[in-house]
Amino acid sequence: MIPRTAGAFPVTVDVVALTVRDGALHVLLVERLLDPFRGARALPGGFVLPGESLEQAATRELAEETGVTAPASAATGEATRSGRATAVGQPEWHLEQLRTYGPQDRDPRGPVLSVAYLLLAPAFGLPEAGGDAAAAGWFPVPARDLAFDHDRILADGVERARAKLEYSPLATAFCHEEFTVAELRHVYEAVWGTHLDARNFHRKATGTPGFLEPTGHVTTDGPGRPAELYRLVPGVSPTAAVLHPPILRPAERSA
Amino acid sequence: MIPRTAGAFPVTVDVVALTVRDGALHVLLVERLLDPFRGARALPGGFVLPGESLEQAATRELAEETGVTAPASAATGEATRSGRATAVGQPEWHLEQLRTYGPQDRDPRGPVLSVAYLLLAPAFGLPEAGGDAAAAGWFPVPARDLAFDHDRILADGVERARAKLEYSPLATAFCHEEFTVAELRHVYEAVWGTHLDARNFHRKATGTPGFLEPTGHVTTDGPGRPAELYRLVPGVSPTAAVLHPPILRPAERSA
DNA sequence: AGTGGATATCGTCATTCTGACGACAACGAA
DNA sequence: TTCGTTGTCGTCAGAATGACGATATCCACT
Repeated sequence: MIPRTAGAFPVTVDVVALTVRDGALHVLLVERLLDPFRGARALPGGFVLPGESLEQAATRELAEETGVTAPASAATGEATRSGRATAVGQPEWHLEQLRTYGPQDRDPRGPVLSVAYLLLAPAFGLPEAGGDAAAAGWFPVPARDLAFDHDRILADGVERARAKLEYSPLATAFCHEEFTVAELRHVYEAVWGTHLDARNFHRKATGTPGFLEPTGHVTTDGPGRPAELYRLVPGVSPTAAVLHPPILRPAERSA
Repeated sequence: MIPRTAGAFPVTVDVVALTVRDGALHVLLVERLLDPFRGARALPGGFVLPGESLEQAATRELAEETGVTAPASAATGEATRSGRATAVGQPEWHLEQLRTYGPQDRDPRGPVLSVAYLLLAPAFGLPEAGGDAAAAGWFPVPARDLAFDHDRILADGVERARAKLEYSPLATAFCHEEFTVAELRHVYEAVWGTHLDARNFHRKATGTPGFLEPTGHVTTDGPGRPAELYRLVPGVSPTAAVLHPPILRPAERSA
């Protein structure tokens, strides 16, 4: 019933996993153990297996190559096959499809379709290297000279994240469930590479309806006055919901 | 070199072609001539052939199923194989990838990957039905009971278009090269389903830097005072560029 | 020619939002 | 107690917004 002239293509998933560490945006990269591009750094990813969904393949490859396993709430369908322990302090993440890169001229082995995913997570430590997790690590963005067309995929992922911070609550995906306004501001500053006025940001973030909700808790450690803890308003999707008015990147005001 | 466990999937492209006709948003649909879903309406689309890029497949399927051919400037790579004449008065369009729909549970024939594209164009007449162009036509959005998961793909495409109008010059993709401020406003009103104040919209549209550029021409037909003609500032991509501040949907102000 | 309808464009004004920045609050360290 | 640090609230001028009046310039009709 499917026409014989139709092509059948190998399909890979590649994951652009971003986090904010030490005030800067980082991406999760692995060192390739096999040709092509052996020894080069690349986005974690691999071939979709028969019967899998794209999201299942993305989480499976992430687990196999980096040891990072999905939190229970984000796991879709079957349990991951990796028996590795969950990464330290990694309670939740946000996974969304980025875009698909055409079958031609991107893999020396022939036509391969790649569906890229964007994963945003709070900073967490990686499991000890070894086993499947060969030389996985966080690298500052921008990273260069990645395998395949991963330079472009990474750039697309970073640009998606930058744009979405403006008009969605996606920045909270980089924070743990409870966070301070300053932590949220550091996310914006790291992703955009700009400086934001702490007082105006506080007013804007706490004043935007449908964004932040105080938990009643306060921080206890660190210097200075303790900060109130907030969470994303329950029921609000980090992707779909829209911030009105948006939080605009300051640099673009002069464009 | 590609692992034997990797699956190979048939890949289709589906095109959500939107335009504004008679003040309302319309989508280009075809009637399926073959099973599955024979007789049902569906988005134009079909299988990617070996050697094709995704965009090539999208424009080819569009030409085969609806007779609509790409303008010269938008044609990517090889010429379309359809010898059909170009659609009446259809000078340019905007084509961008929407998203990819996973291989499972969306085609009764088995796992099929579908890469959806979003096409925005000024209103234009369709070629006479016949040949490949079987019962292609414009239908008001929302359309219901489409084949496969095309209801969802259409909804995703419409939502993408609605969101992008706010912070990008994408609305100009629904207009011809030269257009009036009122025509541009009608696009926003049709896509968003809202009413916009003509005077405030004029001030906002003409006052936003990097958006509109007067051509010096004026309209000559129709009742009322002739309107000045504008074009999108040359060099500005309808997708990538960002409007600051954005043009926000009025209904959401109360959210 | 004159009038009226229709559409385009400009102007006004109160309200809200934004960016810059001062002031104070609440902690730990010296 | 004093000081440095960080968080939170206020103030104020300028910009942006929404509502809407006023004027410009066409066509159709008398």
